[in-house]
Amino acid sequence: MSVGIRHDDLRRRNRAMVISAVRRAGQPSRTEIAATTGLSHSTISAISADLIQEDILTESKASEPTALKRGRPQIGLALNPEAAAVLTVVLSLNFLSVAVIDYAGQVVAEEQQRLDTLVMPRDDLIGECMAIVRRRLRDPDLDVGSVARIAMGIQGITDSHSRAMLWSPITPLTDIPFADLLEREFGIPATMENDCNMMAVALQWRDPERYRDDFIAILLSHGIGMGLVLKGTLFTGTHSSGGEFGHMIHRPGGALCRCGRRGCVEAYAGNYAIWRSAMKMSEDAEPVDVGDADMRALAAKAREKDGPEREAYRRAGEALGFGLGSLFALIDPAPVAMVGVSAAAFDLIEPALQEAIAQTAGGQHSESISFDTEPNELPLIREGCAARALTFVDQEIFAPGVQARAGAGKNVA
Amino acid sequence: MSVGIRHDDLRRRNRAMVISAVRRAGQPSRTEIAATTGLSHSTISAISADLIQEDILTESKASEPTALKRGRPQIGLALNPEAAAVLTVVLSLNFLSVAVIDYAGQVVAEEQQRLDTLVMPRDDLIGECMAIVRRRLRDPDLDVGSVARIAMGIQGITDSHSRAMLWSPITPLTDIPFADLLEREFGIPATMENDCNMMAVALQWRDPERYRDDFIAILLSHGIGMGLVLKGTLFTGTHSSGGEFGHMIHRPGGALCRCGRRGCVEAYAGNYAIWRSAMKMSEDAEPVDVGDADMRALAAKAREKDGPEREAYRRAGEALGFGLGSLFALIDPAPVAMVGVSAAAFDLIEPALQEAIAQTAGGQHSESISFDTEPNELPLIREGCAARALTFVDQEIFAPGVQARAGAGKNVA
DNA sequence: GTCATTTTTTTCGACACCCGCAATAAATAA
DNA sequence: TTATTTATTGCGGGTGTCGAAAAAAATGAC
Repeated sequence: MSVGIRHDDLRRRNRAMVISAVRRAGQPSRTEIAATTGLSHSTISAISADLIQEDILTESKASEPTALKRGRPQIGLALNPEAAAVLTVVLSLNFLSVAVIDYAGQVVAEEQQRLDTLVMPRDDLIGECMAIVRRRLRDPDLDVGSVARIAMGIQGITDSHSRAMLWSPITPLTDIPFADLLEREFGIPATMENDCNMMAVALQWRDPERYRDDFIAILLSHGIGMGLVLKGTLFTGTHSSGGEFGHMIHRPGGALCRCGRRGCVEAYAGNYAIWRSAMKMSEDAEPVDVGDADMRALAAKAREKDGPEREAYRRAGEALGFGLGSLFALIDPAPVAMVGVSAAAFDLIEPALQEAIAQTAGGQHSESISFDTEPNELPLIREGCAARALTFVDQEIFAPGVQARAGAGKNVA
Repeated sequence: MSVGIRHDDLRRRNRAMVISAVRRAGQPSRTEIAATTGLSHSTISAISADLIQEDILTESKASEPTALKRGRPQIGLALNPEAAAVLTVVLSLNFLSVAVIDYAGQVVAEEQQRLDTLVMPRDDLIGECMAIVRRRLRDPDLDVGSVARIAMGIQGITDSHSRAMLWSPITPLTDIPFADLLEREFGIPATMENDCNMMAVALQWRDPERYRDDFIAILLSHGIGMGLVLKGTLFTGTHSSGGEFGHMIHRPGGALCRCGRRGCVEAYAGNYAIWRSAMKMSEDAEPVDVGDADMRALAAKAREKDGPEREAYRRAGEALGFGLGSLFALIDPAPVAMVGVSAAAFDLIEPALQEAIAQTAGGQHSESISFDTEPNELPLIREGCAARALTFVDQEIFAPGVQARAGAGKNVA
């Protein structure tokens, strides 16, 4: 509210808007862009001429056979894949993966690697991350100069400025400033993103119709995480990545959570909690990591016959339902995407979850609630990182403010 | 994201910004405005010349003795009180109040009235509201043409577009479209605002230093309500006024709440809940309305000696603490203002509240949490309504978009 | 008391941006 | 081949902001 609009900001913003219109719509014509943005044809024409001249956009002449209409055919505008590239790094439990993505959003190279994140010393963990990025950047097929942004995603809590990992379940290490480390090492601007936030960004990117203004992505895995989009924008906390849905209190003084506190939603619905309950262990038992295969076996057993396994999923559903109910009391109901290995067992979870929600204020607008499931979180996290990085390039590099272009990217001016 | 910036929007926005700078700063000089907005002196000069010419701003020459500096003295700019007026209506339990406020924010007239909201039929309730507004508008001292906006505040749930009361604890009636009724009756644009949201707006208006980006206003009264400001803007739900903190679940299946569900925070911390607990009534007992005087007596007794009264406040504090803890897990800790009659008993509530928060994820950044108390909610609600209405006039009437000025307000054009 | 200095505000010329309208381009239908 | 339709571009005009210089209004020094 406190800063005015300068004359030169105008072009910057409208440039950014044309780019974003092209990214969203695929191959829109100038006329379509003019219609969606409300700007005049002349303006769109001028801006797109600039962008084509700068090799950011290309004209994709012969696209579809739209020949059904009379009149001059529309010329589709597309993102030039070679305008820039971004690199994504996803670090999860015992697994590290990297991908290089062109400006049009296509994966052009990738590499994956297993590693023992839980026991690696600090320098080794950082070293492996740097090494895999370095290998990809040295790829002779890749023009290194075009890599304009690195986005790293990690399971755990990051700071609110997307610079550092503060805490993670995949390693006992804390406070690793990955973004700064990557920037210093490779001279490319980088960010450190939270896994659940990237899941939410990816859902919006994949299906902007379904996931538009308000929705929730919940990770059901070792821990319980959440990415929250409100009014079309990702919600992040003021101190940290925010949205620690898993640590809302389900039962004051209740079951022991991995975070050391008691009664969190996660202490009933995290993998370890379901396992603990199914094995009839005490609610005070120390949380242990349970493999995905074990969880799938557990779900199979729960489906087979009634017993402690089924009861464990029931209790998880109850905790999630009351948690969602409280959340919905605050932000109003919204579609929910359940992601992660326990999302594959959502059939076991859902009945108790629905029953619990119905007992809360969130149950009022239950027609606004829908559940999607997606068992595999890693592709979503990577897509989210790619979306983040590309959006940054769109806005900050190809539509920069007064301060001259940062100099990254081969096709820039 | 989808709409472009036109060339004429520029002036509109910068006009709005100059007005808002003057409203915030009191009597800033053109130079100060240029500094805070980042626009050039020439631009500020041109815009303020327009605004003065249109009688929206005035030059307040001889203000303070700033004669300590050399050079041409600054000329303060001030809002012209006669540029417009707004009217606020606050409807609360058994009480209706109206105020007329000039463009500079000063109350120029007010009227208050007792009425039995709990038992009034629909037509009577609406009729009394219309009548009191009509009386104020007929005041010969008031230029009716200058009343540019009506903002009505009510205890209860309103719709997300600020048009109607959906539900309220002060009346069994539901779904009264007050905003539309007022507009139709008086031909003045109107809104229907939620009480707790207005409390939050008022806090920001009163002390923008302390209540700036993120903070929470909680009403501790018959019910428990919340107004939430995130990243500097009021948070509202997608369906309703949002932020039903009082109906987050504290204990699944627990005490009976006024909303008919069980275990809500309000069922432990609302006036009726504290009363019920202090009187050793069952948690299933029907909620009853307790007068403010009775609540003050109860608090006095609790301060006097340990007993069921003190225990009741302790349990209220526990519920509020766990609720805040869950809230803070989602949005990160922020300053809290406790408002309402039970805020005067916050000394009895706070120990258990702090203890509970410490057991939650919200306890991590406890240094970010602070508590203010304000026992009287009505003045805050009125101020919030006034702020809302004046901001509307600033932005929509005195800095309108392409569509010509709406014609309200005598000094326009 | 006059003049230099300092600070604020206004004025003026230049430039950039967007818009509307007319012109041009490229297709189909007659 | 020509008329029609639709998309895109070119041009002139209007408006908004900026920077620099001028004007205004005070204080301080001699």
